[in-house]
Amino acid sequence: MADKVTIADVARHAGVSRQTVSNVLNTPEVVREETRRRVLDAVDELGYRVNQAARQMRTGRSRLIATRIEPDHDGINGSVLDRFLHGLTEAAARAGYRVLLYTAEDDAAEIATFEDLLGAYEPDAFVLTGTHHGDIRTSWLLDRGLPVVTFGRPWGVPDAAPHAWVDVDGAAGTAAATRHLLDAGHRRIGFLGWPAGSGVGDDRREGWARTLRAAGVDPAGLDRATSDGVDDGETAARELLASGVRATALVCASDSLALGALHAARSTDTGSGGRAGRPIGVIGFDDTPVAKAVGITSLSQPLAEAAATCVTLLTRLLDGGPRPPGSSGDPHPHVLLQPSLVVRRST
Amino acid sequence: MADKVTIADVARHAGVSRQTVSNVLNTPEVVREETRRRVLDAVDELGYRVNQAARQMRTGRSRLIATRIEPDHDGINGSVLDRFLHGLTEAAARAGYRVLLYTAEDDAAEIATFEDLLGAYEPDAFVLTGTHHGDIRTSWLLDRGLPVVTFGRPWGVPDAAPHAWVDVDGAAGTAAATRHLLDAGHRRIGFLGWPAGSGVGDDRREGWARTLRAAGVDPAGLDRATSDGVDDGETAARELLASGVRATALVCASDSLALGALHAARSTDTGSGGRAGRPIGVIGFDDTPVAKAVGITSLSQPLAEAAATCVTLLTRLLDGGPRPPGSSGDPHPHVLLQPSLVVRRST
DNA sequence: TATTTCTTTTTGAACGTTCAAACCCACGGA
DNA sequence: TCCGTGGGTTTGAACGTTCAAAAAGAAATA
Repeated sequence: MADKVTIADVARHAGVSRQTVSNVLNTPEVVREETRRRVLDAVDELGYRVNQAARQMRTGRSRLIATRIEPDHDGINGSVLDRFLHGLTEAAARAGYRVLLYTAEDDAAEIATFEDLLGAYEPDAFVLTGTHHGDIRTSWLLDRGLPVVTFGRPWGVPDAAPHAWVDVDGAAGTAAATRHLLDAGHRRIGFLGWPAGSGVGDDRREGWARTLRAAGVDPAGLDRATSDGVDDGETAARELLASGVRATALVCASDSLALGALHAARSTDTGSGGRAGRPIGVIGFDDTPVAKAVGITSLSQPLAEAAATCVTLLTRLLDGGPRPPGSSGDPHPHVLLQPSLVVRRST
Repeated sequence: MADKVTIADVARHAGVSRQTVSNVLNTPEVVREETRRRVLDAVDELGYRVNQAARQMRTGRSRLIATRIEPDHDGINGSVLDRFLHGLTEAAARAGYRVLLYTAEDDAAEIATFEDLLGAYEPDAFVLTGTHHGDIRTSWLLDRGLPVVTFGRPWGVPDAAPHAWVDVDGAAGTAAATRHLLDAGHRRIGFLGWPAGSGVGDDRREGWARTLRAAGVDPAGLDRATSDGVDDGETAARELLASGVRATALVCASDSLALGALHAARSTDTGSGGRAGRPIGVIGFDDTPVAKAVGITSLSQPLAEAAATCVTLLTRLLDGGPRPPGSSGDPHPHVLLQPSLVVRRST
């Protein structure tokens, strides 16, 4: 409160100039050993801390990473991004950055927020989540030469990755889930997912279909698409189970759908359709608290690792100097992490 | 990217001085109508946005609110603070503030982070969550005259509230839960909570005990204390149900405990102890996605409203001018919100 | 007309930092 | 002795804003 120690105070205390103090802090190798120690002692003694605003004004770097916090729609899947956010905050802090939050209803509103933030707080970088086909947010940022890392692939973009990204291999996840069910003796394994067109959803469906085919099972007719939600999942699962394909297990694109599927499965198991002997296997995605509580086998995303990787890529971007808007050609790094299957009662 | 419009650009474009532009933005009433419009037009046309860093350097206000994001221990109760955080971000944005995140392992680490943040980013205010007895964080901030609002009462502080706070009336919540069970015909209603000493836990227990007494039931022996967690809850609930008190329903301090209680209740219902006819009623706290998924009746906290209220109190603090460290005497505002009971299958 | 008063606008300085360039000094070579 | 070199340090300026005070106009009063 009373203090507010500036670089000038430190300089005076150590008997050097402002700039020498600045050098000690930013480019220590340029300063003589003995001077450096003297300055560092003064820094400690006075409890000096660099003023970010002043530094930012001069350097243009804010050491702020902006990211969005979103409302969890059905409350089940929301926890995924919250855990990511926690990891991001920690990883950013380790790298000397802080996380600045914003909310936005849709892509257009988010871009408006970009403009706002860039004018006012000038975040050094953006971490975007929930990438999708035709995502206008990334291109908006990239056009302006702003550092971006997305948690989520650039879906639907032709060939080379246009920016740095981190993602979790959804197809590998559902493939592992399907294999797990095959190993348990299931053959007619269904898939409960979202309508085609969502990158994440298509990817997860693909992993299931591929694995089933490799096992000699034709996936045709074994999948259903619906919007995400417990009730939607239950309805779709019930319809699938009641159809002629006689599925004995379901791989789901989310824990919400899986919970719905489980409800449908229970009523089917004891009801008319299913063979009474064996319960219908259900596997979800995201390993949310709900899956854990209800005992649903699910795919766990390494969210802390994903967040840490985002920060690593970001610091690499930021240290590598700013890239002019048009200059593509340098390969944008990307990392694909593997989810892991957490086996519970539902399989 | 190319732009970076400054106040000088706007001034030139509108044919006035820097200061006039600044006045239009900050104290419009001091500027002549016609000039004001001219300046505002220039602002629009050039897409000017005030540079927060420069403003902060001059005024000392960052328009940043710092708050902590914490790891969700068992993943169930974590969602509560996440929803609060979302509300806080939205409310802050409406009031012209942004939320800056940090993490900290414990109170001491959090205070170290305060020092860090204050030196570097100079947040205008702090929103603290998870207040508890002997909370050193609030006093640290208050001693330095920093604006604080806590989401959570100042537990264990003698009389007048030493700072502004917002909280949800836990006792009223468990009282409502208990009444609900009494209305349904239960008499021997147990309580599953945390060890005495936690403000929140004691408060919730108190609401249950008070209501039970008012209905002429002695709560003695009907409650159990354990650490928060599904397994802990199950163990404690099983022990309580197996004891001589023959509880027919349980009010729980959290959804984690409630889930555990539900597991215990199910095995007891069909097992030896319970009367087979009627299932044991269970009520949780926080209305988490898990409670919804499993069908546990639970108490829902108005988190968005709590967050909005925090921001309201904060802006009042910040506009009311800075308070010198020692100056108590002005009443610190506080708001106690009511939770609402969401009735589900478990009762 | 000169003086005062009030409203509106402008000017200079300052916030705390870092960049760029200048400076100082010891040293080695001509 | 003089000059060049280079490591180490200092000086002046600048980032974009707002505060405080000065200045300029306009209106009212003497």
